[in-house]
Amino acid sequence: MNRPPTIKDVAERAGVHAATASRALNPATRGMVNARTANRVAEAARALGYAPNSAARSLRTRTSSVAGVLVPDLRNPVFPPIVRGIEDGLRDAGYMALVGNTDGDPERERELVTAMRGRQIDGFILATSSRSAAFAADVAVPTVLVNRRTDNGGIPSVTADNAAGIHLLVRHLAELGHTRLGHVAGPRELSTGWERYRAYLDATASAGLEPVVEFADAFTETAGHAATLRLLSAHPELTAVLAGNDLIALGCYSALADLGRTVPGDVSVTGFNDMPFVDRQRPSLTTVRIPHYDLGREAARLLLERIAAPDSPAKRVVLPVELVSRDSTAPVKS
Amino acid sequence: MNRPPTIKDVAERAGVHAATASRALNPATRGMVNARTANRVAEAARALGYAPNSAARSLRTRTSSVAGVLVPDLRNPVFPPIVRGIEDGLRDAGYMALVGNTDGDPERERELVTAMRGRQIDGFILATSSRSAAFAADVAVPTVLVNRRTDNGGIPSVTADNAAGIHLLVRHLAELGHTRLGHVAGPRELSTGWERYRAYLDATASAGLEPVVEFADAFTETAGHAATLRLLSAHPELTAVLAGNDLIALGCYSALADLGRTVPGDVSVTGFNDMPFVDRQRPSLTTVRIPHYDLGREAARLLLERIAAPDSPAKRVVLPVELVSRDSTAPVKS
DNA sequence: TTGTATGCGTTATCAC
DNA sequence: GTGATAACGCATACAA
Repeated sequence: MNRPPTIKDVAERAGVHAATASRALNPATRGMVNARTANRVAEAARALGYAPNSAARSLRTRTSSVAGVLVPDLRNPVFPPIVRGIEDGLRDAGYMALVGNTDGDPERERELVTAMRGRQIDGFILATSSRSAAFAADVAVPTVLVNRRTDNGGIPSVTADNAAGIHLLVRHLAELGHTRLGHVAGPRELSTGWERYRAYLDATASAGLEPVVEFADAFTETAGHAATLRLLSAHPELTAVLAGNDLIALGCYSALADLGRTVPGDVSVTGFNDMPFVDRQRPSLTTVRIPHYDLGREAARLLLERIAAPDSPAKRVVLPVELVSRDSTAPVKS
Repeated sequence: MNRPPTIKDVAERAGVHAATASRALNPATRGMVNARTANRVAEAARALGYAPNSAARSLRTRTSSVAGVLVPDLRNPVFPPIVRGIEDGLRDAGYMALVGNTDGDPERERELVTAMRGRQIDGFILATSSRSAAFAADVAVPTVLVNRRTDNGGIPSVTADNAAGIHLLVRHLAELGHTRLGHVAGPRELSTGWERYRAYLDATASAGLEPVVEFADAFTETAGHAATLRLLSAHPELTAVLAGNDLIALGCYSALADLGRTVPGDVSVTGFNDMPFVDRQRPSLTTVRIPHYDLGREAARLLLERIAAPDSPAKRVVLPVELVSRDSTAPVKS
């Protein structure tokens, strides 16, 4: 229970000065020191179970090898694989992740950003709303957006190809004979909601179909339920509904059940994300698979790149998606 | 993009010495300083957007207000709500969470523990296997176990009442007329697996039933599938299967389907955890609900307590559980 | 009540 | 190639 060994202890044991021990232990400066003494130092460090005090190092070097990761809520099944990917990606470079939940509340978000900055983090990975992102960019800490992006593209981002996904879904439904497709869109304020909405307008336009849209207040089942009821009371003729994401799609399921319409008998439903267990819903959900884990890993890579070269141009990585056809879509009733 | 303000800047602006500013800003020492100067300092700090440099503070005080949180894999749906609860619980006290995934690999776990210790964390919350816990306890950093515990009770822990849950399930099945109950247990090495297994033996014994057990290699659907096949090939007479957790129960579903047995028509199945979306499986799963979020919050509370008083006796908190009866259990066929 | 002095452990800069 | 020294920003024991 006595104090952990310091570099001074290591140096003493190896019969060198602390500065030399520091150089010997740091891979980047190892070259400056005689190979034999370097070995002696390494040996001493191992014998003592020496681990550098990161607070001291951090104070001196102004880096911490810690990244701040902000998500709205870890309980949203989209985020765990992303965060896991981030963690794995960071770890390879000796970085760790400080994780915070914002509940989408800008106030809370700002608090967290401030608190994390105070903790000398080297960068941010944000999976939160776009307004906050702008704020974080403000703070001059390397920042990467994951699964979200800002309109102007000033901040590096990693997203799934939302537009391609929507086009795949529209084509899929068109091939099943549907011509009256509604869209229960996610919130306009979130880039995912917005991009999918825009893509829906595009895709229906180029297919010569009439767009019919209702916005959900949030990417939740409850909001999806409410929006679907609004959509179908105004447009009972719809035979297919594209939901803004899987949770909204589950809301569609229950809303349609309330209305006495069957899925996919009366109405086909599609989701977005292919989150865990939607393959086991009743009916199993036709959706677009986005590579959550890879999104996270790529975001980590981008952040590390950014930390290494803060003034490099902001990359925007878009990862491919894939249509997953299941039981919630069927040919239109004649 | 210039350097963030230091306490010296604040002091200068307030026309006092840095030491006074430090005292004024620290709630614990605020009493030592004149209220008016304290206000002046606070004002200056606000104006400058001052945030204390945690590396410096940490170096000086040997505390970091950061806790290490280790889980096997965040993608396992049990953990996100726990981690969220931890985060919320820590935040109230100004703490943040450094999150790491171990994949249940003791090697990786040790690496993470070492790395986090090097980062001056103030404590650990472990949701990982028990052997590692013993190791972590070794390192003389305050540690709390969540959803796991060690046999000897030397480490504070927060768990759900596994025994009570199993008894509820056995009684439920007995009331439905089942007398041939099998158990697909989780790994013996994990306290959850072990405790539920022991409770199953207890509960069947006191009901005068014959225990029939098969161990799954892991708390996964795949392992549950395999173990269920073994169990039923040895004991085709079973009319009910208690799975070690929900994922294993999903493995039971698919294994029973492979064997041409229906759920709950031929065999009733129960899970444990009530993880998200098992209410929407086909059939919806009868299971035991454990308070994941509260488990995390309570663990955070316990850790903070422990940090404040490291030599206090190790509490073991057991949270109540609740039977959730759904469609995967039905009266036994006559 | 406030100011002065010192040290936490590390690394960068200088001198040898 | 190595040693001496200073500085990172903060908090505290001591002096005033």
